Amino acid sequence: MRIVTWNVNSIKQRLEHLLAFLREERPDVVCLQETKCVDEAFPRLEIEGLGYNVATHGQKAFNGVAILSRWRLEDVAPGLPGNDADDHARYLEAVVSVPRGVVRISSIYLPNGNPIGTPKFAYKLAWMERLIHHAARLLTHEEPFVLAGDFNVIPEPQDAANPQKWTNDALFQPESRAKYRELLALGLTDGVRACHEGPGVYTFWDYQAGAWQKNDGIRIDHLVLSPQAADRLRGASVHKHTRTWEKPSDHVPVSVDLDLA
DNA sequence: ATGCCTTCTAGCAGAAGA
Repeated sequence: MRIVTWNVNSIKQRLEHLLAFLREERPDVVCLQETKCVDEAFPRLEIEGLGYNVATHGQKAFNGVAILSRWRLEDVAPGLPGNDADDHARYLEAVVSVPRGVVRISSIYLPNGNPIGTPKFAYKLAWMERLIHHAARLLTHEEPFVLAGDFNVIPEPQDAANPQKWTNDALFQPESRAKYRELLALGLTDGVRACHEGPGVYTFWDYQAGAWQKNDGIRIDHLVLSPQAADRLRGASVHKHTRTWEKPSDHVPVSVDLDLA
């Protein structure tokens, strides 16, 4: 089965792109971020028309996540546990039933955290700490799960075309990278990195300063796998061609293939 | 050194993104 994560930067602006991608790739599951849309206004009919079940967790104007699945969605749970006062729509989890079992899938929009030295950066680190705690709890189930989303973390220098440009950015702070390493150190696997060694694998190119034309990209969209999911990892892909489409998202879809369906 | 570009809401600029 193919599981995709894609920060679409507004579902309303990107609906035609999403529908085209679903038609051409027929992925099993798609995790969306930055839908920027309340649940009532989410274009679910158009997506359901292509054979997908739809679960959303949105809010007005900002953030917003969703899970689309050709398989049945169960135990849909919005919100990352650990802080009832956090009203940002950044986390949606569901269990996907496939012919040979189940896989728990989370759509994650991790806080950007800029500028550093402000409450926004503290919020990012606290959110990552909550994610680590939640992942540790999920691991006790000893089942396949995938944390898929825009992590807003550049894990290593090789994950940026020009790492020196990001030294004062929240995405590349030592604290942000350490939290990401702490998450993986629970026993989880960075799916794309497990399949593609070396530099040059990017998932985001800024709209500004011709970043796409110069291939000035960063790798910040990740699919993080539990051991039981990693055992079934067969490949990973970055779907760069969508960045050439008219009025694209600044992120491209990223996917892993699991031998589960 | 600064803005670059795109989205949103509000209301004809400013915040947020990364």
